[in-house]
Amino acid sequence: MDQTVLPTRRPARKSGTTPTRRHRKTEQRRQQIFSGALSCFEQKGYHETTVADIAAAAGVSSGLIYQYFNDKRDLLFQVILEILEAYNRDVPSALIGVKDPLERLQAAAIAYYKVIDQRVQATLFAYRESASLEKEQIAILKSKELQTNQLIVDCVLECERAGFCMDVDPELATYWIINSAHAWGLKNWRLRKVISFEDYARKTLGVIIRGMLNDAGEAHFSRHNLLDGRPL
Amino acid sequence: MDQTVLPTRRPARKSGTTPTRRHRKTEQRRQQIFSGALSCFEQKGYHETTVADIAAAAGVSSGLIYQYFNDKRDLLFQVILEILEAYNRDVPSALIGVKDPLERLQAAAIAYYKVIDQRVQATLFAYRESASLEKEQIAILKSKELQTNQLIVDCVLECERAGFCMDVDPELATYWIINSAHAWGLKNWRLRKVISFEDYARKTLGVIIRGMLNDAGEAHFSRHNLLDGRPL
Amino acid sequence: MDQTVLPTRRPARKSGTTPTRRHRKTEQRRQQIFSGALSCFEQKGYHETTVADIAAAAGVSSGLIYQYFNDKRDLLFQVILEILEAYNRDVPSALIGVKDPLERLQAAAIAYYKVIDQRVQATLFAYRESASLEKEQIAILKSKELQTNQLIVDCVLECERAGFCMDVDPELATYWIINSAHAWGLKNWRLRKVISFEDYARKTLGVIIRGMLNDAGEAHFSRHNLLDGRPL
Amino acid sequence: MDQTVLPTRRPARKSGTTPTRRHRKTEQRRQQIFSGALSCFEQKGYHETTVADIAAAAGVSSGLIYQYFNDKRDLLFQVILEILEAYNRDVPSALIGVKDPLERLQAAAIAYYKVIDQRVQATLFAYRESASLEKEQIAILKSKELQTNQLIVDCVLECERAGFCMDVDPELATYWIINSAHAWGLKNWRLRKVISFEDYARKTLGVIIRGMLNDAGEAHFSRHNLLDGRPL
DNA sequence: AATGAATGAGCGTTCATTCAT
DNA sequence: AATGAATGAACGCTCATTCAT
Repeated sequence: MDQTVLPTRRPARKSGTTPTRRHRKTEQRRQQIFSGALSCFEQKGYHETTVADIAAAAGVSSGLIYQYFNDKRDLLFQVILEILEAYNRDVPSALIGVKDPLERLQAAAIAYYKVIDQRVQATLFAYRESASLEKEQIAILKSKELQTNQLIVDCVLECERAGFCMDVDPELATYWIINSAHAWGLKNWRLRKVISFEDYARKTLGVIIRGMLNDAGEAHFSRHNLLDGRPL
Repeated sequence: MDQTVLPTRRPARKSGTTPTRRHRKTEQRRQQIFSGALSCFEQKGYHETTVADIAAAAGVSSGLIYQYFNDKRDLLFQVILEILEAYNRDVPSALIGVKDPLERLQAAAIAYYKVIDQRVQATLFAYRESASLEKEQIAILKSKELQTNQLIVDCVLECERAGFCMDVDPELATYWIINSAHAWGLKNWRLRKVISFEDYARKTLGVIIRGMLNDAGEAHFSRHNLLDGRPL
Repeated sequence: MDQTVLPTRRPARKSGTTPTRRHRKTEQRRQQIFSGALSCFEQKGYHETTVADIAAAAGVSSGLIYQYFNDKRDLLFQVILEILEAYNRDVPSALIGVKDPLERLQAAAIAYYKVIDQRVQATLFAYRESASLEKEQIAILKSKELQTNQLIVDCVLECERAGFCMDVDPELATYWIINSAHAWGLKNWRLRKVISFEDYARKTLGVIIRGMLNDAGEAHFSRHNLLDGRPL
Repeated sequence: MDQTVLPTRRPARKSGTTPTRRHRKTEQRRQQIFSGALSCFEQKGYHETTVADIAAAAGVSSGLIYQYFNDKRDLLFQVILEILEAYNRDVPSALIGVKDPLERLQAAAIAYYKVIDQRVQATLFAYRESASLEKEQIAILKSKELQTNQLIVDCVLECERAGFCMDVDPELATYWIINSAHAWGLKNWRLRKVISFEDYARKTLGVIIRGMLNDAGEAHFSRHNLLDGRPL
């Protein structure tokens, strides 16, 4: 699926040096530009950032950018895509080895919270600027987002199957988790003055998870609580 | 407080007609331009909207806009400010005549949810574009937001004082409510496909409010529940 | 037909001063820019001319050009169109009052030659740069050209009907005239060193017209010769 | 003369392989690039063609082009020069073995027509793009053109010396031929719909040649007519 | 008060040319 | 000899803002 997602022009590697070496250099350049763009976009926003800014931040000439990305828009798209993909990467890796359904749900939620916390700026930025993309690109981002959501939906479904849940729509429950995580990013300017990340996560996830559980779930939760009594 | 908020140039009324009549006409013009701007901004975003677009939408010449607003930025600022003020207006009016603390909290939350639902586009827009303002203007918006939040914080405090609450930070609880309302706007593209507004409000607010209450609160809530069993 | 030809954005004249006055000023501005463009294009060619060059030549700012023309291409199109239209204007006016078919043919041909001679640079330019237009625009120019050709074709047909002609395709004969006129423009760099315009026209048209006539035509031509024995 | 014509940088052959082999390979590379350029220029015009286009069409890297040609302009110059030289090559070879002056003139004219017909695109292109060259280069092209013209002028002079001609300037008569040939290229978009190449040549050259001949010439022509009654 | 013609700085993008490999 | 990544000057075009009317 990801392959269809990237219409970005990449320099064809043909010959000369070993493909790998060339590819490595190429990939490194791409990364340079990418990072420059991310940093500029986060600091000043998409529209306020000029291509020259990005070039300067990346330490390349402005022309070179167009050998790695189609245009400024494409760069924005790739950057936001990468942010969303980070979510997609971190959640599954947090589930490895976790067996208990309720623990899996907590682990997934905590992982999601953590990505947001690590990249508050990026999250803010993704929220704001994705509107500047083309409809087609936005659709891709949305589907990417749903893909990540599904990781959590699946955990909720496991809990349901285990008989832990009240009658709650799994996607709605997932949105409770996701939106509360996003809120940490979106309202970070205020929340971080009121509460620490850990406390925010503990308390907010606590309410949400308890809000989904039935008595059996509650009982199970009291023995499989990843939120309290230890560092996240 | 609002006075400090408006550095907008307003046309000096000189003479000729009565101040009131002139003022009325002036205010109407201002409103025209304002509405044109709001509509353009919502549809196309701040950067994609040109001053000429606004002029056309408002049915005035582009030059005239500068007699009512300092510049395009100022127009954006005023528009976002107005959106936030709508929140500020609707919540208190929903509390009129409601006495019970828990009912007041619910009424405030429902009112807040409703404003968001009525102006999903505007909410989205305010989230996205406020970053384009100057730091000073952003600070004003943030304080305006806190002002609204305080309306809800106060309700939470009343509930605490009434002995209904577990040990929850009132501002955190308020953010649970507010963020879940905003989420309805921000993720409306998906949520409206999954759930109706009423159900979203009922279920989400239900979890949040139950999450704050102690046993006494729960007991009281069962008799003072505004969320279930009737239209919001 | 000409109306369909002009997708150029013209400033809407609405009110303020009398429409006529405004229109006059507008038309004058348009003319200013137009002339600046023509002069630049003739001197340096389309691609070598920058919009800034045109603005400077016209004595306006570069931005203003875009209020009168869609883009640089459009300006090129309009300029070439005007050149072709000059042909279209001058030929018919040369035919007014001329009755004899053979005289009409000569008058038309001479008129055509003269327009070319008066605007050698423009002719050269039109030949060179029309390739830079869009296919659609080129089609319009070609049809405009055929329209002018038809003026001469009609004269040839009149001569045929009068029984003056050998069996010659009228459009081919027309092209002999037109191409020889264009040749005066295209090879002007050399021809003007070899022969005067008048002599070129007399001799070249002489051969062409005699080449089309039968004996009756020849006899008639000896009494209705506009080429020899007087200034063209 | 041609030597002065070529300021193009040619790769210095240094050592290693035999000069001849190296030269052969070198010449082949040059040809590759040249053909790529010609094809691109014909299809898209000089300005629309990028050096990368040429490199791709030639199957070489863009950098290599600069080892065989000074710059893009030089490539244009060489290409147009080659087109003109084709005229210069084909006309003399058509005269070999033809003795009769009037036949030689016809043979030369027909040969000229044929080169044009074979390379209509190239002719169009040469007309359009030579303006993009430097004055010095244009002068060279003009002299090359006059050189070709002279081949025909000489034939006309032979006819005059043989007593076949009316009092016509030989260079003018030559231009009649040449321009009518060029016209086949320039107006090919229309003429080919109206008439076949053979008919165009027969009829047009017929008029021109008859237009130059006196009675003696006419009589001779009726016995030495290469235009009618056989394929050209 | 109202207009809208006019400005011009500023941006995204292209592409001929160079040069390290 | 050959590559193609890298450069950066240059251009077309937009649009917020001004100001004469």
